[in-house]
Amino acid sequence: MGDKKNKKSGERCALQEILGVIGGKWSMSIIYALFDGKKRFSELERLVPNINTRMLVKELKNMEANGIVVRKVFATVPPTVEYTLTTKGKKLEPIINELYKWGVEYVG
Amino acid sequence: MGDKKNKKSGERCALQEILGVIGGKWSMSIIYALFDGKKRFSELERLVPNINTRMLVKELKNMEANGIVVRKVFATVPPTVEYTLTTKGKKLEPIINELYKWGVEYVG
DNA sequence: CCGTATCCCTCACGATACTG
DNA sequence: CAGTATCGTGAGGGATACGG
Repeated sequence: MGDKKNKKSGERCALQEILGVIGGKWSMSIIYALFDGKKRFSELERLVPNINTRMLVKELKNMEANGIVVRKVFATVPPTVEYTLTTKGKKLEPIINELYKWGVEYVG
Repeated sequence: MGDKKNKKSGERCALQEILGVIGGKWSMSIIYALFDGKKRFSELERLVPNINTRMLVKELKNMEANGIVVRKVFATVPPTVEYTLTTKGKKLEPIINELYKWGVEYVG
């Protein structure tokens, strides 16, 4: 695996690529939780109810690979890891907030 | 399930519900295609590259059930069906456009 | 604490022949 | 033209024991 920017006979449109980045089941919830600042791994596990370890790790790695979050490790005992949004990630804030408002008004 | 407490990050359910409505692989692309007016079924099949009949039908039904699109049938031979966005659906336009711009800037 | 490593399984999606 | 019916696949996701 690695870069899959291959365009086959059919071109994937931008919207679908975006979903590949933030369309995961938990991505937006994680990003949302990071809007008010850095969070430790265990904090995210609490802040995003019902998520499990494997998925949290997976989504965070995906987001890190896509430049949405930054992972900072502190060589403490026990280990400390902090996640923060990048500039790129922060730019999603108004969008996700609007989406959220839309959902509150129409879905829930 | 009936968790109505509005804690700081306890709103995560809403985001997941929203994804249930417009988080499908093709939903946003279809909505996007409908931004510039009504489209017939076959038009959508052409406008949304690589989608297949089953998925287009499925997403459209889902969206109709969620009040995002309206389906109008004309008793012609051969049949004519037009899909349009509802007010609720149109309100997604700025959001999806912003998301699209975000993606163009950062993903593609 | 912060993850990794497994196992398992559902269901979302794909392809396509067929129909009113 | 606008769908329906059917079969098949794998990737996405859940649970949890284990390791540094």
